[in-house]
Amino acid sequence: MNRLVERRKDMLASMMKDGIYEAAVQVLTEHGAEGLTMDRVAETAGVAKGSLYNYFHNKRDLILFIHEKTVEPAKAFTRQMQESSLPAVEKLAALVRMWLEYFSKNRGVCDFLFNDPRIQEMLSESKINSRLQGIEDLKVIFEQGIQEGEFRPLDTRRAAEIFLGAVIITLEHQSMLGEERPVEESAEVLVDLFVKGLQPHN
Amino acid sequence: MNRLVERRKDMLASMMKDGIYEAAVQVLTEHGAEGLTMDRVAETAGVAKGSLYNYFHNKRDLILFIHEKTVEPAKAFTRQMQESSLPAVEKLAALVRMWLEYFSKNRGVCDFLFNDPRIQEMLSESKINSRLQGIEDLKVIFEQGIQEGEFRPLDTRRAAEIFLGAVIITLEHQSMLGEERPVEESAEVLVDLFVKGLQPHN
Amino acid sequence: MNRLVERRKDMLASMMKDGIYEAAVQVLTEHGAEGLTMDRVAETAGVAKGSLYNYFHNKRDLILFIHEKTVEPAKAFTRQMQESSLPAVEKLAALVRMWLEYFSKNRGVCDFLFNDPRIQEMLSESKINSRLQGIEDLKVIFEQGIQEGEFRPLDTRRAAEIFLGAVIITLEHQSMLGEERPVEESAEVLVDLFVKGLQPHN
Amino acid sequence: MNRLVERRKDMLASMMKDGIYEAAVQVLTEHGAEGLTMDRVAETAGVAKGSLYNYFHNKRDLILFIHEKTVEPAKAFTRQMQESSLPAVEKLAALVRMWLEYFSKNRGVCDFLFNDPRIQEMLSESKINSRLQGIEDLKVIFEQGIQEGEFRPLDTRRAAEIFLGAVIITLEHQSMLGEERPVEESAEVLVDLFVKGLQPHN
DNA sequence: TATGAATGAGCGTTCATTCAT
DNA sequence: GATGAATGAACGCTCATTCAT
Repeated sequence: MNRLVERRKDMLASMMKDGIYEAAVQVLTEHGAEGLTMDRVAETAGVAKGSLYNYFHNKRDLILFIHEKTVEPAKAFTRQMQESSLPAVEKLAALVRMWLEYFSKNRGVCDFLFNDPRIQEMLSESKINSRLQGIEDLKVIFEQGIQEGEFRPLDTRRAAEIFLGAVIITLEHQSMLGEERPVEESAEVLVDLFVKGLQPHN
Repeated sequence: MNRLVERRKDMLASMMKDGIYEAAVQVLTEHGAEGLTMDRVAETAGVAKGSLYNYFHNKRDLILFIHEKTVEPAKAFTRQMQESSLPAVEKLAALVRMWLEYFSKNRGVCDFLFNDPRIQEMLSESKINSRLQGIEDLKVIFEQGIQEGEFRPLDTRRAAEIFLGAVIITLEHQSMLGEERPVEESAEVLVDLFVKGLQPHN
Repeated sequence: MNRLVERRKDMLASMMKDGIYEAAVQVLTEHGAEGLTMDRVAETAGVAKGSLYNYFHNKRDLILFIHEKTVEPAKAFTRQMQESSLPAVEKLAALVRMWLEYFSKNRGVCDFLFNDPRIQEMLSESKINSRLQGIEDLKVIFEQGIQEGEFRPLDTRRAAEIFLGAVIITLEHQSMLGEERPVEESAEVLVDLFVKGLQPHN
Repeated sequence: MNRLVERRKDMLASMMKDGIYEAAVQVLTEHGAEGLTMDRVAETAGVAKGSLYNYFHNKRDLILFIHEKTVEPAKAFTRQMQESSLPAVEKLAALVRMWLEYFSKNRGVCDFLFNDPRIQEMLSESKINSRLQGIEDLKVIFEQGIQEGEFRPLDTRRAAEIFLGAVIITLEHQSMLGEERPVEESAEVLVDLFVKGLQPHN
């Protein structure tokens, strides 16, 4: 019984955290990074400010949670992709499409998570992990491509790094410039450039 | 004489601004973007807080100055590069080398200038947006490469965007991971990947 | 119960506002209009500076509250007077007595509220301009007096303006000179002069 | 010779003070009471800020000087009026006209001098003197009127006080409401009311 | 005497965090 | 656990005054 009660508690706590998360996302979307105050999150969540501190030790913790929760679906998709039997190029394209799509649908949070300098400092560890994970995922795809003979042998770690950077900057530009470029096309350009390079075919 | 006195004053004022600039850079390096407070800048500069306002109307002005002062050398180098008669690929490589070098030497400021969203807001209007400028510079090089027959025809704007992103992320990773990869090599890998692409030569 | 709790909260909040009000009045009395700083109000109220902002959005709001709270009793008395069936002359006398009495008891606030130009700016828009109200009140009494045949027909607006000025200056002089002239007598002299004028009866 | 040099110095100093005075008046007119900063006065006067302190010990002193210098012409006119052989009523009217006229021509300074609370505190002594002087002047006129049989015997001190108040408030209203009522008419109404009173002639 | 850069106390305001209820 | 009033350090900025030149 003790066990069941605890489970129940955990679930309730989890629901509260999710509610707070959603409130935070909304605040982020409406007021930007600077506007993410505990007051506003509490009010938006329909919860007393003090209650936030029952679920998160401090603002940093809340932000960490936001990061994790936001990044999770992308991670899941990536895992799923990896396990599929698609050729490397298609995996690459699918990944890019997903990233672009996800980011443009969650601009408010993503802008915050990837641009705000406080984040960089707070998350340093966890964020590096995220990025490192992204790099690792790409690396695996690149290795697969090499094995398939589609990619030439190269430093897959570096290539992954560079590719990820290209994607990220594309995202940032999209939000900075407010351009609404079709995801499909952006992804294609990106992959095409990387696969074929700058030099002319011969 | 009046003239000389004025000159002297201008010089002193200029030196003060530079001193404040250096203090700001130091603060940025030590405390990050959030930690850049007027108090700290003043203290670091060994100057009363009020004095800052004799040289900068407000914090925004100070930040704008930091931006300009920081970006200037890179701009100068780029201009010089553009005017040279090197082939596109070498220009590209030189540019990347310069960026990598410069950024890793001025991590604190650059992180701030290129990641803090407040900066973007401040600069966007004045069109001095340095990223856009960087993209423009790359675009010109890519166009040159196409004319030279070294690059295949492609959307140079997009390519420039992507390339810049790759450079930036490389920089960020270098600082995040604390790895001190030789600039020479990083630049080479980067350019090589972009020029040749992922696919094998045939 | 929920209802009761809310009531209780409202009451507590109200008491706090009143406490802050009294502190502000004290500060005003001791340090004058210029000395009315949020710091001092907080300290005098025995409250942290930040707490003031839980009850008033900003200094302007606090000042508005002071105004309202201070002017309220005088307004109430005036209303009551207007509704009575006294002859105009007696209304006038009663009003003057009340003003003299009330103002000399609340010198600090009144001096501030009626002399500080910032106040005028704040209130002008909300038309609660108390001077205008005072003038309007007097005007009504003058009109009544004319109808009663006790006053000669004249520009009641102007007369009200002038009369109010006479009252105000009497107040100021009383406080400036530190003379404590009996309210009764001051009021009588004032009304007498206005009713009869300077010229001899004939 | 020593004497002459000193004279010369005094004159120069006097001219500087006058220049600063005019600058202050201009600042007051353009920026209001709150905008009267030493910086602005210095700049407007075409003088270094530090120099102000060679002529005035501090801001308070400057303001005192402004007050005196502003009030002087009115005083002079009043003296001149007193020495004339006009009947009391006409003296009264002339005085009121002058005050109204002078005030509306120097609104910026006068608004400041008569409304800003800092002034009241700073000048308390000197200002009381000004007002007291005005009252004294009026008193003399009232006494003259009584002797001439034009005014009934009454407490001339009080009457003077009240009359002055009426004038002052008229001035304030004129500036507060921005109304540009013809001086002639305002003066007439004022004098008429005081001379004849509110009650009907019989 | 004239200068104006330097000063620093002081301002109104914000907000993450605490804690008594 | 939930609450939200209380806190107080910190922020960007102003400006009368000083003082070395």
